[in-house]
Amino acid sequence: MTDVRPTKTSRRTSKDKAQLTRDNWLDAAAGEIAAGGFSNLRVLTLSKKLGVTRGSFYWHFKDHEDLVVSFLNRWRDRRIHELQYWKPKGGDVETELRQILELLLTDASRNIRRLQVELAVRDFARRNDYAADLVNEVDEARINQNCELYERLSSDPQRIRDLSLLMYVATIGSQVVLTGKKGDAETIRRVEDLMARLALGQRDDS
Amino acid sequence: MTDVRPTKTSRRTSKDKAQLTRDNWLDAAAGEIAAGGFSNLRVLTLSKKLGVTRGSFYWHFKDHEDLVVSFLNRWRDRRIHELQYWKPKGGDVETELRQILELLLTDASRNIRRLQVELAVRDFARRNDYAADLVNEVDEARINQNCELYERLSSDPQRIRDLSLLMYVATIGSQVVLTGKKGDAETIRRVEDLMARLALGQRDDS
DNA sequence: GATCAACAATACACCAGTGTATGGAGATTT
DNA sequence: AAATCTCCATACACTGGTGTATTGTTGATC
Repeated sequence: MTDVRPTKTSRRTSKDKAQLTRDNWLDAAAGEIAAGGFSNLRVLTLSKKLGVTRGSFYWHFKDHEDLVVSFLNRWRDRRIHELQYWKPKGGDVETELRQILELLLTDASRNIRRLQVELAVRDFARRNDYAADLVNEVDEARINQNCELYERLSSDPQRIRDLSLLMYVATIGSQVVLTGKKGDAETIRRVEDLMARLALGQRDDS
Repeated sequence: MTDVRPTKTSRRTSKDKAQLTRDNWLDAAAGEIAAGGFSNLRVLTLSKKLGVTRGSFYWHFKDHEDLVVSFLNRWRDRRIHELQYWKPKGGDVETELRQILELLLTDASRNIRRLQVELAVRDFARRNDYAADLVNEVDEARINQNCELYERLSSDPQRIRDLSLLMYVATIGSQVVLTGKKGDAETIRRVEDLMARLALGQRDDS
């Protein structure tokens, strides 16, 4: 499961005929996964897109599974790492809530490739235990992170956690259902607003 | 896209050596799709599981695509049809709301295979236009259906639709995130309760 | 400048899957 | 009972994919 090969910085030849690194392969893999899921991740097609033969791949990776596991590990690490940017900058509860929801919904829907990858990983996790563990890990970290915010909306620990969980699954559901549809941007904004209102307990003032 | 072949009732030979029907193949396909998604739907493995050779398959279906399209059509028809059972039986708003949420969350999480298929279809829809159209159709129908209920919680048509949409994406998100995890049953129940409270505008009374 | 290590090409064996053409057995019809 | 229809088996050609073994090629290093 761990990377055994030495991770030297990428070496480049004279005429900028780039030598591929492990990360280059993983980046290309992300494209394939975003486009067609993990079942679309082929060593052959990946090599073609990178303009090399499979000989290169099997130098960088032991086999197909090694590629998959390495990709999943990198994905997990990045998702955990980026959580530090989720910390609200301060302000009243409503501002912070709207900030975090904007991050989870509007911003996420703009980064289509990232979102496609996440949904692909989530789908793959339904039939791969290792992926399922990583997804759980990421979900847990995100939900815990947001609990900090919802502590200001309730005093019951259970209620805080449930609220954070509900908000989280609602954002995931929005991404699954709405992304890629016509008029999704405006719709997502309205859903985002409604979520904030309901969480804050604001009544229908229409 | 439409079924051209005659749909006779399944004929059985003397020794109960069952002759397969188109629906038998589609049922088996559902198993494969639930287990591994549409990319796991192979004519060969399907034939083996049914105890026949591929000769049978290619009599019932034109090709692999015919199987996929037929499956998707049947799925759509069934999802649209079952909507008639979503109509609440009457009662006050809270009762009806909790009934529909129980149907969408608790009941759905019990029917694992059905849920796996739905998630697989949804995933497949991200890279198949025809599937995407059907999923949209089903989503729209479900959301519209529930609008009847949320009309009793608001007078603004836009707000009604947004509320129905939000509740829907929250249930889908719950299914995506929670299904198959340990302790999911109790968690789903709590999320269900919280959703109802927020929709009804009940404050945190803990 | 010879050697070595990093990276890639080539060639091979192998397997799983699709689709098609044709044959065949059992039931059904005439 | 002969012809026909329905359903399945068999055999074939073909494609695309994996993994391995071997050989080149190019920079870096001594």
